[in-house]
Amino acid sequence: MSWSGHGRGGRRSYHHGNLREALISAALDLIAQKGPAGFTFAEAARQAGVSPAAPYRHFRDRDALMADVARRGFEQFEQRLTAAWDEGRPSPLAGLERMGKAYLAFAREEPAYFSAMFEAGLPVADHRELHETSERALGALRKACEAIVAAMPAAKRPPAMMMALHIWALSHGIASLFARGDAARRTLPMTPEELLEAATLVYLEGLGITAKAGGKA
Amino acid sequence: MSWSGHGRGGRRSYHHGNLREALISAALDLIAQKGPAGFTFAEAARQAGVSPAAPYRHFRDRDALMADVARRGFEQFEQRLTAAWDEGRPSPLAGLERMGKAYLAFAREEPAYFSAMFEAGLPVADHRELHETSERALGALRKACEAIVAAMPAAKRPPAMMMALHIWALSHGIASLFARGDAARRTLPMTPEELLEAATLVYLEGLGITAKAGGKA
DNA sequence: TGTACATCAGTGAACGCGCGTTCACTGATGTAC
DNA sequence: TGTACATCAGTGAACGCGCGTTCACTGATGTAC
Repeated sequence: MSWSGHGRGGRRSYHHGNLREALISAALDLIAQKGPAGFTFAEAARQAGVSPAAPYRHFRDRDALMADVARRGFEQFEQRLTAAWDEGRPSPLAGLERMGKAYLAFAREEPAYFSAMFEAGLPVADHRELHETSERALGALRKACEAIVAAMPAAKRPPAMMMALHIWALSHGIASLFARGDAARRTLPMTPEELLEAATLVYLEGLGITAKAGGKA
Repeated sequence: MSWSGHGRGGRRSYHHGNLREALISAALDLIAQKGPAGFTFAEAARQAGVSPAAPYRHFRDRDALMADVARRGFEQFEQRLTAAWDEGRPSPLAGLERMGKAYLAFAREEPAYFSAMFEAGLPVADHRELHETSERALGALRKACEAIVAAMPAAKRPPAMMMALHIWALSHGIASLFARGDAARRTLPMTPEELLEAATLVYLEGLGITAKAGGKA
């Protein structure tokens, strides 16, 4: 918490004290404004009020910063999904529906994270930490599907992993096409939330799960 | 067909004769290699063997070229989807399944078009022609859904438009996450085609359509 | 408690680069007569 | 069939710009004693 002297209105001292965070936050600003390609190291430095050489003390290069933004994005994403799931209370289906809404809300409210995570062209498989964090986000979804599947008669249970991938793809498709908070989103005769909820209900029906019965538990 | 003298091996003449097409094709190359942001006007000109000022005779600016690439992408996309549908022969469900495969194949085989269409951040709504072309691509999908819905008992018919949007989102999600022909795709314990087919079958089942009955027609 | 010193986190100037865009120009093409 | 001329589609040089990156440097911080 030592801000090292760059008080509210005053001139900050020689050391920024919080540059790493300031660069991340500048990157988020820039990505949100101009897309993942519109963020530059130089501009991020400028926005943090620091010389163009300073960022190199904290990140090897532009890609390293971008990867860190994506990693943080996946972390927040996982947290939001997990919070929405809320251990499947009062019912797994209610939890799943909240997760879907959380997915769309994330895409809408955090377009910069969303871009960095899914559209920056980062080779996720190459960054070990990034890959693990993103797997954890999917894990939250799989956990929910496992809970729903577990409530079904054993003979009729679909593979939870497959179900999680289906729900993920559906949510991601709707988020990408209709919910993203930038210029690329399309118009729609209903809200993305309604569209996703309807699709999910049909899908669950197809698995033999009716909303009313709460997973036939 | 007048190539105006830039024969196979020879030095081309003063006039390129086909520059517009050459620029488009260079753009596709560059986008496929480095993503939508990695394409520059200058580099496209260089690749076409032409001075950096020449492209301005054919496109107002970089964005105009990008928009034209996206428009052509949507056109090809629509053609592929329509061809895959093949008027719903031998059955609407078989046609729908082929369309799903065509969606994934397009994302895999034409990553440059796919990027330009969905990830370049182009304000689709602003380019009238681009918007119309993209609507036509969705139209192909809606037509298929209408045929499937029409084969159902009138009382049980879901809105075809909603169904088309669901299928679109599902296909798009799987294409974006798992099938795209670039570094961003993820690994998966099955092929994207299998994943999409399974999801579609569950979804259709949820609508009361069983594959065996061919839409209960 | 004070001091010497190592380390850290910045500076600022400089570099080479490729980009988008403009400009006056010119070679090639097509057409009217 | 030939010629004059308008139009088209290129050239190539130049511009200002911002980027990424490097370098020797220096002010601030933390720590051993």
